Amino acid sequence: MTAMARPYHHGDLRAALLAAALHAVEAGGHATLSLRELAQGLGVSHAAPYRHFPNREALLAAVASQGFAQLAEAWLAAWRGAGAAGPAGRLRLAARAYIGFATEHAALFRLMFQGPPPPGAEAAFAGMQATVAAALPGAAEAAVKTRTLTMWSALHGFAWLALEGSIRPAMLRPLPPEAMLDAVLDAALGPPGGG
Amino acid sequence: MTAMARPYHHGDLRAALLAAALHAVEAGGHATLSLRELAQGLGVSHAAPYRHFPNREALLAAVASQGFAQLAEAWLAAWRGAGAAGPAGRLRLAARAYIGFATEHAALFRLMFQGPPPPGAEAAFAGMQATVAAALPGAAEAAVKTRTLTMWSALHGFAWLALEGSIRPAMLRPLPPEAMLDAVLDAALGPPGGG
DNA sequence: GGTTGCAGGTTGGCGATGTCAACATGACCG
DNA sequence: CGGTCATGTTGACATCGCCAACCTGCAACC
Repeated sequence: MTAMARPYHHGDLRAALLAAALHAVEAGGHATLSLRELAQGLGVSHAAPYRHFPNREALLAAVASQGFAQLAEAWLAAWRGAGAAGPAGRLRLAARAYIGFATEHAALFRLMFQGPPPPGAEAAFAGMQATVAAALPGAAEAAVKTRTLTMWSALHGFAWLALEGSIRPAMLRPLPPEAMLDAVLDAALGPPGGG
Repeated sequence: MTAMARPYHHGDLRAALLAAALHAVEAGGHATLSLRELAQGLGVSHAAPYRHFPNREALLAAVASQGFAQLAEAWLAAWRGAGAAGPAGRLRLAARAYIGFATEHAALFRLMFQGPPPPGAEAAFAGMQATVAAALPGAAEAAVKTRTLTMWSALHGFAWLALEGSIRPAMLRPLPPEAMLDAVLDAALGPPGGG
């Protein structure tokens, strides 16, 4: 046999399921994801997924967890890559990355913030908090925490509302669409010059 | 007959379905709502709901629409009832009402902001915008709109994150839990003294 | 090296669900 | 009084999540 036709054991079904689930979520949203369809797509029986995830919800939680890792990475990457922009500018670029992630991975983002936060969510918050701390040198930890909270709330609210269409550029007419994002960033981070 | 045992026609099945669906959502979340169960609870056959709603999604959208009406009413009622608090104070109380609605009707709130905004969502935004305008006398309409947008984003983001547990008071320790809400209100509306 | 244990597959089936097609009923209107 | 049509009903289909019972083959052990 040049390539094993169909080995009884898949090899790494768990990882394959996760990847396929992530793909399915990004393609069609988590609501339409079907375990049976997933299994069939991987050439495996309809009950095989239950050997790796206790139920559908657990698989989705694992996908969401992956999403939080990606989101944290996007945030930190933008922040790290913007070292020359100054403390406030770096945060601003990271914030743009947050909104960018939400719009580019809308379905995944929706899944992530639905239901109890999966493992990884708290770490993402901690990562954001670290970058906020860098922008507020000498600030008390309490101040950093509340600042992170208010920033995250503003960014997340805007991302979510824009994602679902609750906020549309048309509602802000005659302002240009980009004005929405700028206004939110100003409000979330303080105006470009401020701290 | 003192009371018709089971008339062939229900009378107002549409309204009954809506009320029952609202109740079911508030009780168990929209994910577990079943049309068949709903129908059975109303003493009607399992396909009867399809005479009034094309599908499950449409029924949920109608429930969400009702929710937006309630939310707008809660906002406006708080604002109206706080006439003596001054422009900024009124907005602050309305904002508290928004958060209050979100936490008291968590499941309904989740449904409302999931999927495309149902009819009524835009009217709710317009209502909020009117109250913001009253707090910014003489401001250009564009300024009012962006202010409403940033305020809503901050409030909504906090409400959602708190609702789902992404933000927990423990994460802000050692700050007291109420500090979270106050900080968000300050950020969303400007500090208590400001405009 | 044969045996055996167990993770990781399979088959089959149950109960429930959303949705549709075909039919029944009865209120209202001419 | 007869017909029409909105509104309910019955029955069925495909699909789904999940479970129980069984099978396979790698690996570890005497």
